[in-house]
Amino acid sequence: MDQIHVTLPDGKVQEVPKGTTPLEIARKISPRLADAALVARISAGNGVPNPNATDNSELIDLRRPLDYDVKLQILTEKDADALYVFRHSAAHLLAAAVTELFPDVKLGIGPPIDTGFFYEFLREEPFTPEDLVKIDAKMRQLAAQDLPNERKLLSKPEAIELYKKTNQTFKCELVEEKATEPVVSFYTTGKFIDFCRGPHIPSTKRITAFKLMSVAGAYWKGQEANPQLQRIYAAAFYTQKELDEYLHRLEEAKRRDHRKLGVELDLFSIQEEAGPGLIFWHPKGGLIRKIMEDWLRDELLHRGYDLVATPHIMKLDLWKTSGHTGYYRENMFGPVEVEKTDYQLKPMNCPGHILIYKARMKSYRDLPVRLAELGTVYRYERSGVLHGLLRVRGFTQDDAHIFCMPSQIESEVEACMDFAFAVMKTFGFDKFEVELSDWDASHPENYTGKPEDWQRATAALAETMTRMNIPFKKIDGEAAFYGPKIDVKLIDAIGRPWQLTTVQFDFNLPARFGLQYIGEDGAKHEPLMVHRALLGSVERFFGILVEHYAGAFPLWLAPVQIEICPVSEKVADYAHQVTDTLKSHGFRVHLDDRNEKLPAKIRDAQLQKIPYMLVLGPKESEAGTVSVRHRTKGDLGPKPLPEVIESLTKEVESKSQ
RNA sequence: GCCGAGGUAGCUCAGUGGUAGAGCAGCCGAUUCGUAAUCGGCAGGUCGCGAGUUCAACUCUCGCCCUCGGCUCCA
Repeated sequence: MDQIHVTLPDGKVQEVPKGTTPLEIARKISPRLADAALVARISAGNGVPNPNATDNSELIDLRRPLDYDVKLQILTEKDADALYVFRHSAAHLLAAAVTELFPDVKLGIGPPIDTGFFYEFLREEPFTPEDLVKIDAKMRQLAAQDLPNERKLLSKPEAIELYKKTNQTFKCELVEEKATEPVVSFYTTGKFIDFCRGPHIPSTKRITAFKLMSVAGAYWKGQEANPQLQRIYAAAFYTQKELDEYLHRLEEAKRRDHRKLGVELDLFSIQEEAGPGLIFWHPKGGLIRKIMEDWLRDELLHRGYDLVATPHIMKLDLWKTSGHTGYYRENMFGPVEVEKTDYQLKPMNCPGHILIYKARMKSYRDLPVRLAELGTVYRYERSGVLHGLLRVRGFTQDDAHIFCMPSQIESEVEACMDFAFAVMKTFGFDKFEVELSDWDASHPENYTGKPEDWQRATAALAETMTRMNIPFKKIDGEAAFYGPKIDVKLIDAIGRPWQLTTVQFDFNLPARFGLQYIGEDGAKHEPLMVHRALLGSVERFFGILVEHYAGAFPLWLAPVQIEICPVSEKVADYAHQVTDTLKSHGFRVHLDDRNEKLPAKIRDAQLQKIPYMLVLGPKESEAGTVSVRHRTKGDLGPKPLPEVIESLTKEVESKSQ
C-alpha cells in the first residue's frame, strides 16, 4: 500500500503517498500555514494505529515522513504544546553555541521550562557574565544562519560509540538508560548533534526572543551524590514583545518582593546576630499579624473549633511515639538535655493536640473534636533554602486537628474547604487551584492505613469537592505516607501560585498514640484524624500578602490607616483634635507634625502606602472639615469629619479590598 | 549542604595596598508652607567576623558567618 489517509482536524481526509510529510500537507492547505507551522501532532487514524504513540497522540517534526493512516494537526504558535517544542529547540541552540565556544564541555540535559529553557554543562571554569554575553552572541549568529534541526537515527551501539569518542559521559548514561529500542534518534543543529527524542521546530531562524538569565549549579539528575553541572537558564518566547512582557513581570515581582518592602515599610527583619530563618516582627508587621490572628481566632470559635496552646518543647520520647524521630529527624533541631532527659523543640503541633485529646476519655457524643492553635514550630532547613518569610526555621502554623467518626468525614472536609474559601475572600484572593493527592495503589507497602481507609477518605475528599463544585486535579502517588490530602494553591495579584491550605488525613498517628472514643455501641473505636492548616504559616502567609498587595494593605489591615497632614503649625490644635477624634473611633491614625511642607508629608505617606491622608489647613479648620486624599484615587476634596468617619468605618467593617 | 555572585553609615550605593565618600533617613536651626522631596548645619562606619602576607590590608590570601540566584526541599 503506498497511499495513506490523513485526517485533518476539520474532519477532511486527504489521501497522500506514503512518506508525505506534515510540512507538505501544510503547504497543500495553505502556504501561510506552512510558514507558521512549528510542529505536528498525530494520533491513530482509521487504519493502522500509530505504533510509537505512548498515549493517543504524539508530537512529531514537520519533516517526519508519515507512513500510516493518522489524524494530523499542524501546530502553530497558537498551540500551547508548540511553545515547549520551540523552547526545546532553543535549548539545543544554546548547547550548539556553547559547544562551539567551549568544545570541552560535557553536556547534561536541556529541557524546556515554563518561561524558557536551560541546558546543563560540566566545565572546570565557571561561566562568567562575559561568557554569557559571548554565548548569547553566538546563539544569535547561529540562529540567523537558519540551521535546520534534522532528525538522525543511529543504532544504540553507534550512539554510545559516538558519545564515548567525544567523552560525553552523561550523554552515554542517558543513551544507556533511555534507549529502549535498537535505534535511537539524534538531532543536529549545524555542527551540533544531540541525543534527543524530539520533536523540534524545523530550523533556528525563529529563535530570536530569548535572554540568558543566569548560571546555577545543579546536580546531575538532581542527586547530591552526582557531580554538579552548570545550568544556564534562559527565558524564551516567540516574540520580543512577549519576552519584554515577561521581563517586565519579573521587574514587577521584584518591586513587590516582601523582603524589600519589609525594610521599606518597616514590617519585619531577620537578624544576623539572632540566626538565619528567624523572624522579628516589627511594630507595623506585628500589628497586621495581630489583625490577621484576631480575625482567624474569631472565625475558629464561630466555626466550632476549640483554641488550645501546647508547649514548644516536649520530651524526645513523645516524638519517638509519633514517629517523627524516624521519618522527620533531618528536619528537626537537635535534642536538648535537661535533668538527664532529652527534650525536643517541636517541629509540628500534632502530638500536642493528640495529648490533649487523650487527656480525657472521649465519647462519640464529643466528636468531632476540633483543636486549633497558632502553634509555633521550629524546623531545621538547610541554609541554602531559606528565603525571607517564605522559607524559615521558626514559624507559626494556623494548625488544627480534627478527630471524628467516619460518618463525619464529609461534613468536616466541607467545613474546612468553606473556611479556606473564607480566608481567600477575606484576604483578597479570587483565583485558586485545588489538588487531591491520593496514594499509589500499586504500592500499598509504602503507606500506612488500610486500603479501605484510603478509599473511603479519598472518596470523601473527592465527593465533597464535587458537591461543592470545586474543580480539582487528582494526583496519584503524591499523598503523604500517612494519608490522602487536599492542597489549595492561591493565585496572587500577578498570577503566581502559592500553596497554603492543606487538609490531610492521618491513618498513622491515631494508631501510634492509641486514640479512642467510646461508640454508641459501648465499644472502643479509633477516631479518624485530619490535619489542616489554612494560612499554612503566619509568616509565609504574611509574606505572600505583602507581595499580593505590593505593600498597599487594604484599610482594615493597614497598620496606619490615616495620616494627618497639617499644612502648617498654625493648625496644630485642629490637627490634634481631628487625630484624637479618629482615634476615639478606633482608627489607626498618625499625625505628621514634622516641620515639613505639605508635599513632603504627602510624599512620605504615599511611600508608606497609607490608605488615607487628611490634609488640614486654615480652610478646613474654619469649616470643621478635612480634605481627603486617597493613596490611589488622589485628592477627594474637603468633607465633614463625621462623614469621613462613617464611610471609613464602613470600609473597615466590610474588609473591602 | 552544594555551585555561582555578594556583604562599605539606618537605607541605596561609590571607592583605593597608605586605616573611607555621596544621596536619602536621623539630629539642630531657619522657613509657617495647600496634595509625591524647602534651605543650611551637625552627627554617624572596628569597610561581615577571624587569621595570614606586608613597613602598611577595606583592598591580596585562607577559614568562618550571613545575604542573593539556583539545585534539592517545603508551611
